Amino acid sequence: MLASRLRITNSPSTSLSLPSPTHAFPRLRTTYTSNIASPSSTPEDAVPLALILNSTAMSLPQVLRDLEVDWTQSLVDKTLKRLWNHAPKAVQFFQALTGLPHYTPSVSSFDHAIDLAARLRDYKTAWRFVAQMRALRLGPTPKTLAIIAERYVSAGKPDRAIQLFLSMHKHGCRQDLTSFNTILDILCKSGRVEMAYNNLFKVFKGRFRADSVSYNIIANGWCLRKRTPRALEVLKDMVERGLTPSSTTYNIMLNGFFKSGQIDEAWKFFLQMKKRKCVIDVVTYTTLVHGLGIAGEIRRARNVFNEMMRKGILPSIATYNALIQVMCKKDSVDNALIVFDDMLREGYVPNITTYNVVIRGLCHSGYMDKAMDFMSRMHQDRCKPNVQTFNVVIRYLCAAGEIEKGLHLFENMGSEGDCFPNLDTYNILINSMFVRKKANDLVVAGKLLIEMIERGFLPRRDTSSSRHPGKYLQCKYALHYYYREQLWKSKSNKSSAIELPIAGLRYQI
DNA sequence: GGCTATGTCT
Repeated sequence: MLASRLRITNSPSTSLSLPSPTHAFPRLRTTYTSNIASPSSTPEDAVPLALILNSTAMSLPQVLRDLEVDWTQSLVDKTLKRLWNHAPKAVQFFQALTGLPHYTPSVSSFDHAIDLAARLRDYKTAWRFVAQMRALRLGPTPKTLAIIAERYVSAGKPDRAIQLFLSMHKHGCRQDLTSFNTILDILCKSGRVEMAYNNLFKVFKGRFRADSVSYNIIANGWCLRKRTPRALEVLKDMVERGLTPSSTTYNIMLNGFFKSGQIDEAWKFFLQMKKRKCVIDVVTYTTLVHGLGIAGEIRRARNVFNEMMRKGILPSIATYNALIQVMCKKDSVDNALIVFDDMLREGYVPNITTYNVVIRGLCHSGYMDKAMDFMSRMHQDRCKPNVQTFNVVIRYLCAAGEIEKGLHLFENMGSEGDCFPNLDTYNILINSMFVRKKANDLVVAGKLLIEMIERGFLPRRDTSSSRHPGKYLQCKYALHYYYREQLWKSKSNKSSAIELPIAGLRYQI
């Protein structure tokens, strides 16, 4: 009884009716539902989620008032996290929640809500939350502002992020070395190391007393852009200023050489590290195993792994994951599975990354059934398939022409109520429908597109069209087919224009 | 999903 109450439809608002292959692949169905549907989350967490998803912006405040739920900080945070790929709904939920008479959000809930709104590029709402926070004297904290800055940067507005940093004091936050390092890191991680270096680091390194962390951030920024000579210059500069490079610094350089394809330099650098008695830690070894393996040097990667064991440095899960991944990519999935079993024998518990790597390897070798087995096996290790897991399997199913199986998995993603498709998922499915173009495929693509947009995944027009020239046109076609079908279905309805259920868009037929 | 730096996944 509970189970049926908890069942959440994939699309409450658009009533998506995808082809439902109920009897086409019983195997898939049993593996999937029997094992994955055992909820590890408590019913108390799941009930509100279903009600939230099925309510409208109008009805939500009343729904929340009627619910006799103690909205603790952790429950609110958890709910917002689970609605991560349902961002408009999550923001609606938080807004309705703040309207409840006896509820005061916590700092972390505000941060989550601000992150969600900013991710939707709804900066007005994000800043309104900040104002509420301030009125309650809860913030904004430096972390809150870092969240907004990061969203500005990923939306292509790094200047606004820098402005935000420079005007932190206006929001009641003090600028210090930590916030300086944070903004540098945000810019570097988005690939804007030039900006971080020229506009901030060079100008303010004296004022904030840049430390070895600041230098490491910039060096890593150059490494991410495959500019290892620049990274080395930063190291030189660092030493000249009397700062000692740490093992982190060396690990950053080592990884930079591998990322830039400079395998020989990486190896020489590692030998230098040994010669100069630098600390060689588990991160160093993991970097080597991964870097050598990706370069196709599987034997050397294994040797390094063995050397690590000999020296008494215990591999971490990340080390095993790196080895398993490179075995999958450059050796064989069967050998990767041997490593997986070794790992279990040593008493390690695989994490979600381990499973995603193994499942990807199995899919890549065409062992789809075995991949499904691993997907259900995850529960033994208190892991649940996440959106990445689903995306990998759906991608390979679609590539193999098994689009119905892909759609079936897609429909079942939310069966536990907390794994929702993201932009990648929709792109995979919509693209494969456009490749196949079977009757009805474009209609389904159109429905998916609308659902995608309603869930807050709106690729920016300029980025999507410049990177994939056909993309925008494709979207228009998909919508066209969808609405043509709608029109045909409702012939009695004489209107020739249909309002799209998306703010600000109107589609004429 | 976290928040000041490095390794595994997307």
